[in-house]
Amino acid sequence: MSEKEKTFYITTPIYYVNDVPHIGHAYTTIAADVLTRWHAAGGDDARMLTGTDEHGQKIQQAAQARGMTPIELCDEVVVNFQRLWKVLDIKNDDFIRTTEPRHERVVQEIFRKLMAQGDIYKGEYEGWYCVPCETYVPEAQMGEGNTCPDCKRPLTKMTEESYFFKISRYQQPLLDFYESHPDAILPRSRYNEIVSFIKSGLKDQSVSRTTLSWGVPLPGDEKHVIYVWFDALINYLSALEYPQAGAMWEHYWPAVRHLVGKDIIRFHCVIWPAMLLALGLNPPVRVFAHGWWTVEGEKMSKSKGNVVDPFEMADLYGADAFRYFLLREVPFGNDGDYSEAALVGRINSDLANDLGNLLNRTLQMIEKNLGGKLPREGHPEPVDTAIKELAARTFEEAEAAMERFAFDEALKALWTLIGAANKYIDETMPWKLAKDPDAFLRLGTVLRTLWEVLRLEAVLLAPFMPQTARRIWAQLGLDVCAPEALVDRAGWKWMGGEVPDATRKADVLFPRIDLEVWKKEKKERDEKKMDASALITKPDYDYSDHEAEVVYDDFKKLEFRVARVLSCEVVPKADKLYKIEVDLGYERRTIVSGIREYYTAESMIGKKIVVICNLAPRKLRGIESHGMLLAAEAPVAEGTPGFSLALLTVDQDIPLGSRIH
RNA sequence: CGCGGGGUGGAGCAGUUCGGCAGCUCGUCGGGCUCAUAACCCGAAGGUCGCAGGUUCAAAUCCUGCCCCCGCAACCA
Repeated sequence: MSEKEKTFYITTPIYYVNDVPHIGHAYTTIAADVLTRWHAAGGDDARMLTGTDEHGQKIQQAAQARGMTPIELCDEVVVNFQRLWKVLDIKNDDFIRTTEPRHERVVQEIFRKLMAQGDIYKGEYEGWYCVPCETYVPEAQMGEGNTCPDCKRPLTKMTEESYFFKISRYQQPLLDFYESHPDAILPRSRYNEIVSFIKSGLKDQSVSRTTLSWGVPLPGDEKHVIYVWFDALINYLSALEYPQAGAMWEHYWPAVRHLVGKDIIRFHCVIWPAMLLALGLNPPVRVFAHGWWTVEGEKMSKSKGNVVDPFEMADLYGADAFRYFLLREVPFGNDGDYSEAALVGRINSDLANDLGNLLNRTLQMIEKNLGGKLPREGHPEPVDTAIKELAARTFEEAEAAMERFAFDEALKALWTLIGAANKYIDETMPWKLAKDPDAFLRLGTVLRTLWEVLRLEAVLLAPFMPQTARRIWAQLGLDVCAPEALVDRAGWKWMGGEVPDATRKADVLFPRIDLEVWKKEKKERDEKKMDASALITKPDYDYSDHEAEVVYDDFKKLEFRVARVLSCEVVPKADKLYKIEVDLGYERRTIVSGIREYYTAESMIGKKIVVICNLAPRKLRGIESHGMLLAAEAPVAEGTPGFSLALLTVDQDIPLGSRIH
């Protein structure tokens, strides 16, 4: 192995600072932590970085809404992440915030360099702009008739001065790189996805904005700020003090392992490597894209109210159990489903029954039969040799699995050994040996063998479950030994190293969770959450979306009238649309409306409703909609699907076409 | 023909890159053991691997067509 291969710079993405930390953040970060601890314990040079992304329009707006400066808001919310990493036992070596001077400085330096060498040029950005939202909308996201997907208002085509990154120049170099480094992107399917994306052609990317101010100022042109993705990706280098001579980056680059969610691989596998090539640096040796979690079979979303709170999980079940579950349940790279019931199942069967009970029964036998004194190994019999060999294989298998980021397989290997040890007890029957005075030496051998297995388990488990490993260690009596023995996997030997005189008192590692009790408590928790979310204003619903004051003359321009629904039919190839014929008394109209999830077609027919009839016609899914129905919309209280909707009607019989003032 | 993920014993999943006896966990049933957290160990039942066709000595795996589910996108004047 070369020097470089023993060096690991392991990163998570920097998280958007205003997000509430959820299971996805926890997942990536736990994986990075385990990987880092694993390599560090194996004697490798491993460094872990995480942090927060703090620039951009949303922060600016959120801060404004709360009457704060953006940095005040960032300072307040960044703590949510920092606290979580503490709770989850994350041992990151650094935590970078994109608002720190050490980062902003590097962003500007890189920008200047790329500008000087012609990789960034000044050009014209032409795009569709939503003035109220102050944002450009990519054509792919535009609504029908060039409208804003958020506020539905018409977009204006705008041209503004912008700086561009000449990524087109790196199309071929990127393809060459990936051809010669097929392991640079894992899993394989993501590699294929990226390669075919690059082959389809890369367009130069705009890297500056003039429409917002909360960002890194563009050097030499203060009207602009550097666009967030350019800013954000650079954190991986700025945290290594790039480009200072003799700084960490020279050592750790490109020995980097970027762990990312599958949604952001294009940034990490196309734009970022291109930027690095432009800087004369090698692309990352590996980007691993992991999958996403659903929750109880459903997509996680705020409006469903099913967002898993990692703080709560760690509090209820312990950080170690949570860490174990996330990495054991699903192969890294696949999508998975999170359910508390599955977590409890893992705790009971894997942690309590298999591991905890093995430790417990072993220690109690050592204590009862040998007074806690740790015996020496006697003449090994075939059963002993077999488990010793399995232990050696477990070590190798776990190592190989971790090399491939296959956390689940590494853990499976550890549990195979645990199962074998439980079986070994059954086969050797130490409780019988204990009754036979002639078998005293044999008993010692058996118990010592078990003790060794547990010691190995603690060593290999430590990166995954640091607290648990330490507790096992203490019970085995090893806490009296040199502290480095706790983590030094490199120096681990069967029957080797420092050995304590005696074990400690056996203590239950993971108490079994009584399912009946658990179900009851879970139900109570859920009910409490529902109550809370019913009381508190729904987080998704913005009651502050007040419009500017208008004069009566403006209001007068809108023509509302009473109409009757004559017919209502489903618009093909659309999920939400109805094609509705209405009778206004003086004429008939076709209106297309997105209310299918709230009203059945039959229930619509005959309804007396309110229509704006002088709204400019618009085509929706090819059908001309001539007007709009009025309806009230609000979030559903119970946390089940997003919104509820109610059509406006008139409360007395009144002729069709009556004007509404 | 918008993009992507998926359909494998009762449940949840691995295996598909590179074809070679269909595997794991939980659950069920039967047995063993009594050191241990009613835990542990052994055995059994249970699968046309979504459907149809093709290639092959051999297909869950490769090819073609189709069906269904889930995200995203689109759509909500």
